[in-house]
Amino acid sequence: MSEKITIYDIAEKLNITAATVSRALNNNPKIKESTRELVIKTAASMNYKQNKLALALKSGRSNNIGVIVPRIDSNFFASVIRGIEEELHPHGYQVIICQTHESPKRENENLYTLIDAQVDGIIMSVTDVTTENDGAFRNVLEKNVPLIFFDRSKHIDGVSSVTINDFKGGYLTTQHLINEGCKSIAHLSGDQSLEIFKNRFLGYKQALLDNGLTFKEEYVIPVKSFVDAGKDAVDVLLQLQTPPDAIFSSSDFAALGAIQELRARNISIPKDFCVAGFSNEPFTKFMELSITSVDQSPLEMGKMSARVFLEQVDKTDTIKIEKKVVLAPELHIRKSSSRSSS
Amino acid sequence: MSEKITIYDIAEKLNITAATVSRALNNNPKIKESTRELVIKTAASMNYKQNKLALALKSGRSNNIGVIVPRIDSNFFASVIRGIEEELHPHGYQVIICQTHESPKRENENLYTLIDAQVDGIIMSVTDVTTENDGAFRNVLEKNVPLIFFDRSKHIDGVSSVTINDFKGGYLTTQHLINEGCKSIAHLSGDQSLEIFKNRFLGYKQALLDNGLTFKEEYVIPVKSFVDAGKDAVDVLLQLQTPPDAIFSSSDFAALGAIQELRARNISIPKDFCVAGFSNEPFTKFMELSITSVDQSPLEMGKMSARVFLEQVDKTDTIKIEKKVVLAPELHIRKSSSRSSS
DNA sequence: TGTATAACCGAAAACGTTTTAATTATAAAT
DNA sequence: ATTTATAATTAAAACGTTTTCGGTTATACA
Repeated sequence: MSEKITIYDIAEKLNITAATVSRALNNNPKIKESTRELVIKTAASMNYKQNKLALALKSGRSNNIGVIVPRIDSNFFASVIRGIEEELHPHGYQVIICQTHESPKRENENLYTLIDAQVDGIIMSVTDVTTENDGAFRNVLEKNVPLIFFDRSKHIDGVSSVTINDFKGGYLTTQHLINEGCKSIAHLSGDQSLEIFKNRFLGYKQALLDNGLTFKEEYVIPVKSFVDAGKDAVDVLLQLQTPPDAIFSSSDFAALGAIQELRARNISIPKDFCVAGFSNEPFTKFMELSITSVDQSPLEMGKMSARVFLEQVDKTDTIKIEKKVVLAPELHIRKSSSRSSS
Repeated sequence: MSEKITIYDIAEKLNITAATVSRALNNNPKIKESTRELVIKTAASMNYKQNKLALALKSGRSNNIGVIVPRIDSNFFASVIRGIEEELHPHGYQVIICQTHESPKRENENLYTLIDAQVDGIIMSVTDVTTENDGAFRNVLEKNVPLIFFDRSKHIDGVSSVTINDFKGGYLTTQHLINEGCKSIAHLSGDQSLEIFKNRFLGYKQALLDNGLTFKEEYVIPVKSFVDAGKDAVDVLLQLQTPPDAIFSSSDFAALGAIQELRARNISIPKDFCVAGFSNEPFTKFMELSITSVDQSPLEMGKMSARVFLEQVDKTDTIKIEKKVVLAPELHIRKSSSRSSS
């Protein structure tokens, strides 16, 4: 249909050379003002559009940035991606998304694929830190492509990260539960090989100790981030000789499951049992019995990650600046743990 | 750091020409088996990676596909995108995401930007059908880039779409409310210039008529998809001479707001008032008073859109095949409208 | 008038592929 | 031994830019 028109076409029309056209369009100062205007005008009249692929090949920059997340259909990750997109869009970057589904193999693949596609940077939340897939990461660093971790990070020299203070999140929540009068607080923990879960746990533990409460290993239940996992955890906890009177869950979904199971057993919340979650998923505030949770400000996290990327992308220095941004967690106290107001 | 190595490097090493290398790597049958193996082996040993940008320039195909949505941080859109990504990933496509934030201007921009970036196709949910931005769409069609609408569609010749049967969704839900004994059913409607909302409304209306109930204009309240909009709507409805005894909302969020407002007024749900929503947002099934809602199978919708794209992308015919896929809505009956079980 | 300098523009290479057309090597047929 | 057919490879163009390096032309200065 509409023929592709190139700088050669417009050069031919004006009896000048393509180089001049290119320079004129790029505001190169070595071009006479009159010809620049002429070029720009006829370019517009011919409906010229720069071929981004040619530019990409020539410059080696694709103007794409890759984002790798476990999955996109979670409110947290979707919000982070939204933040990234909104921050980068004005700078002309397009966002390419990849999912790992928590599979290290997929994570590896995605890393290689993105490098192959010559993205200008990669922003990601790590799926797994235990398996040895350093090859893929080393490949990224060797290619000098800026790499930024968000939320789930990994210790690699020269790699920046944007996270929240999970320790503080765990500490604040536990302290809050203690303030509400809870004496024996259990913890539903995600995979502690991931730092975020490790730190939430450590914050929880420290708050207990700082308040003179004893830490019990049996109160820490490993869970996946599913509703049913929360139910099962309650089942286990209530069979202990001294069952707890509160739960701090590192997952909102598990917290929800715990609440459902507690109510099924006619245990009154928050009167006899308090529950708090983590992530501030939308449903936590929609429930009739709204759920206390820690907000991770995902939108801000995305924007911040994007900003860190922008800082690094044009640094010609081979010296890598390693920037660690730590956002403050925000505890949203709701009915599931508010004894004072109920 | 690691030098970029090209097919010229490996050609030089083997004393052959780059063309042969290219053909060998692409399994061109005109290459002797022995040399092909040799080329592949040394390519691997030299850690050769094909330059995708060069390939893109040469072939005119970027292997990227653009997805335009109002926003990404909604469960529905995120799930659709997940479906698209999962279906297209095995075919080597990368997914580029753009948001419009319901702004026709942004929608236009995104369309032009994606075409500029020479994506191989565009899958989108239309933001606005009233404003005249046909230029951007015409531009897409002229460039012969496959365009697929999902959910929110627009009538353009030669453009395929994947939607659900919104009429049926509205009809089923309304019929269900009638079956539960509701006599006067109100409807919270989204912007009816969008077909999805128009059709949900028409399904609602038809179900009323088919059951001998009178349709009242005053029972139809326009709402945005926010919780507060649902509250306001209830406020209006209860001030009517004959208030309704049920609500079919085209938005789960508005349905939630309605429920909150009804309970605040001590109206018992579902005994005295039934409520049903649309979209099957995750929170609808998490609530203690779970909310009846229509599932749009977003994952399937995304996968289907991707499949339609794949069908079209390699058609060399200039004849456009216009494919209209209509998925079946699935009514999830829950507590907010189940009198039988409560 | 001659020279130096700056301003402006052109020629051609470069980015790394694929592909058309031409050429050589090999085998088969006469 | 010579032609013919075919298989395998090469040479070069093409995709659409940007950019290095020169080359004019004009201007300024002596």
